[in-house]
Amino acid sequence: MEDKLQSQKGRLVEKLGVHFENKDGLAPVAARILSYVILTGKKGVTFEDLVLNLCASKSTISTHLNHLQDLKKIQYFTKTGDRKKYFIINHDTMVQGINEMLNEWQEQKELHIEIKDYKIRVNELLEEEEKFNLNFHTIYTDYLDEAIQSITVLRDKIEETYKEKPF
Amino acid sequence: MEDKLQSQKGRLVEKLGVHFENKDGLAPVAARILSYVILTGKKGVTFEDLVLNLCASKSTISTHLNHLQDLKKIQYFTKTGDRKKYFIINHDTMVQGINEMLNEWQEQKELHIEIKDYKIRVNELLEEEEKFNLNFHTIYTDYLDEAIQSITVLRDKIEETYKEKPF
DNA sequence: CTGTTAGTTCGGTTTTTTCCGAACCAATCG
DNA sequence: CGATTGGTTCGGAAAAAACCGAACTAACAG
Repeated sequence: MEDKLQSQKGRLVEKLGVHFENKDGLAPVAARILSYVILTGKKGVTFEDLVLNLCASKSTISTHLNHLQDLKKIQYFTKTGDRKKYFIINHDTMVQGINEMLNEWQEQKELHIEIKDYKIRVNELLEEEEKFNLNFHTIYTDYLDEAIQSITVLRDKIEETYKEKPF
Repeated sequence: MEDKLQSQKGRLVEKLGVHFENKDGLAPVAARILSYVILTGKKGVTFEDLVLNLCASKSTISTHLNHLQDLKKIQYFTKTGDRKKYFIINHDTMVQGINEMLNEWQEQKELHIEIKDYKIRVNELLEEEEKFNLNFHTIYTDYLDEAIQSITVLRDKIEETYKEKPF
């Protein structure tokens, strides 16, 4: 029974790992550390746990653990009379993810504005036939505005509803 | 005047290029090809234009052009009595981008469900104190549902409003 | 002081990604 | 036919990313 859960955990670590590699551009081992931490929960994960379970060297684990902390994806707590660090996910990792997306959209919007500006200048030198269709950028930035708007509302809601620890 | 625009185009190609590298995981030159095609518009871009302007080898341009076509990011048209291909962006590149995002969210939702399922099983073996907080997954999948919902509406709207060519 | 635990640092190797060059193909032109 | 244009293919070089091992530090334990 316990081994069955253990192997399910292993499979999930890999699956979630692949997901984080793509979504957050993390190195393979970094993505697996994050997954492992998420799937372990409250009791926390130690350095040694990771070295053993992920079959990676101490240096690799060390580097990626620090990197994940820099990114505020994970945190640790300690126990009195115990030198180990117990790693857990940062409470607001999910809200953080939503915010990253919102920033991306904002950036996209600014890019569209910059491109539109360029196209306006070029259009002055072109014949009617070859002119850029600027209408498109207007529609798309409007779309982005609405998207940002509605996701912001959802983010605030999720932030409101959920201020405890998401293990 | 024309050189000023030319250099603005160059800068924008780089800036947009970096954006596509990150957003779509494209190789540097592939991202710049896409940017260049977008910023050139209706009149289209030839193989030679790219080799010259992006300062890359024929083989590199060839490979990436084909890759971008496989991804349906770009298309080409031809002129009678002219062997060259004139590359332009695929009309629905933007809607395609929105759809990719929607798929990602759907995938995330399924991952959450799978993780929740795992946590339920583990919880049975844990003491109250150490149990996973499942509530979180429920809230987050609800969030994803709403996000998917509202972006789908916006996508349909943009698809409706805009069925012409977005150059 | 010696041994152990917990983790860091850094030089170097392996793997992967990206790009290039040279040779090549296929169509067209003179 | 040979030359030119437009593009593909493939072996390998160059660069970047990921990982490892060995030596090291810092804290504490006996």
